[in-house]
Amino acid sequence: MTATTMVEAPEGRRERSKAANRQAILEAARRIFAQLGYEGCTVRDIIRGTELASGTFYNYFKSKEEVFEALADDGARRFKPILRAAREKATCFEDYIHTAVHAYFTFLVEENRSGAHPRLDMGPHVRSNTPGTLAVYEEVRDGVAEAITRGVAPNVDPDYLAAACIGVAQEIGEVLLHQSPPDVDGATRFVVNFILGGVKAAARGPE
Amino acid sequence: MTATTMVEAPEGRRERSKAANRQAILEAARRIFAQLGYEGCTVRDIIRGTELASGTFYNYFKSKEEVFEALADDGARRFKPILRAAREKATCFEDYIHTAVHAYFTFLVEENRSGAHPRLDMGPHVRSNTPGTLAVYEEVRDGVAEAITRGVAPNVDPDYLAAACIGVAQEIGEVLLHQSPPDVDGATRFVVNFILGGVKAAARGPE
DNA sequence: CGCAATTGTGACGAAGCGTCAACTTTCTTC
DNA sequence: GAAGAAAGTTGACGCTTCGTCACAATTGCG
Repeated sequence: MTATTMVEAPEGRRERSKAANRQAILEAARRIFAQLGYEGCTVRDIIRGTELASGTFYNYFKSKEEVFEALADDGARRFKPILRAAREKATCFEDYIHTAVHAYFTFLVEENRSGAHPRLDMGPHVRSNTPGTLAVYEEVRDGVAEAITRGVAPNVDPDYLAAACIGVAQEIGEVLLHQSPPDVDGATRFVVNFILGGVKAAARGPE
Repeated sequence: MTATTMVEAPEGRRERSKAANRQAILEAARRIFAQLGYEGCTVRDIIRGTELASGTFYNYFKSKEEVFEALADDGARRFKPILRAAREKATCFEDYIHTAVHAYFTFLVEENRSGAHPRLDMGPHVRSNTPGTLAVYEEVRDGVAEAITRGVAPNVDPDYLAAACIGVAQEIGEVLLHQSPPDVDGATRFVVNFILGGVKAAARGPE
């Protein structure tokens, strides 16, 4: 009996239930944030979206803020390897940027198409700098830095370049999410051309 | 007597005190947000930073959220005319972008150098879409749209272009604020070249 | 001055927060 | 598999903050 149970679940009941509870809270939070907005909901609202008791919330998160960060971190952690893969299999800088941008927009649309996008922009919009988020930032910087080192990208400040790429992608990403249906390919084309033209011009200086 | 008082203050006592109270709350809020972070402070903390009573807060703002929005809106309202002026006196597209970007960075640094930058990035970062904020967005879009109409800028989607410009400027602006001292001119040079190269490439398409 | 209108005040009930002692479940050991 | 230890869950409790409201104070007006 022990053998069979061990086969279908390598961890003990505790580990599984812990993971399940955490996940339940995160899912409820995602739902409630969408419904009531980040500001508009309480920790109790979130926990009511699960089967758990109010006290249990605090076994997993310190606050509503921390749940939000966990959600952001979660997304970032899932996205980073995608970005890394794009870097590793890219044949040239143009290819890298294209793959990365397309992957980002696809990811973005995928993440935000859960149950319509109810109040994605109600209330103050919240962003957070979690380890996962920062890791994505670093991955982008490392990506462009590597391209520069290899000589496939013009020699510009990697921090500025990474920031510029992220800024363009994020802002166009916002526009993209307001389209229905979102034109991922069109946005990708624009952003890729913009970035590639931008980086060359940044290296050349004013004409 | 009435004449003299009217000279130095066109409005009655009420109007003046109302404006003063509102301003006092906004200033206190700016200070407290910087000290404790947006999440970390309460409406009471803000009102304690003034001479007013707790109830008075609600004569001016519905919530902490609304105060934050008022601050953002305030900044946007002050910045928009600067942007408009840049558009009107610009002789060409390059000039327009340069003036606008430089003005933005100058404004940004100016606004954020109050009492060091204490916890600008602690807690979830908050952004809001107020009328003033949206007006700035529109001003940028109108600016680039006008340039396109006049034929001094390549023909690209003005919404995408505006978003791209704003994204780059905002993200590089963040980097800029972490520098000490902030290299406004260097950042401006990078962003202007990046944008100008980007917009041309976006119009041309991939080479 | 005296009345009306507006604004300021702080105490109050409601609501949300985070904690904790008691309880349940899971793991370990023999 | 029983018994004890360890880990996790629960919801009620005390405390903080919220937003309101009756009342006080100030201002505008004739």
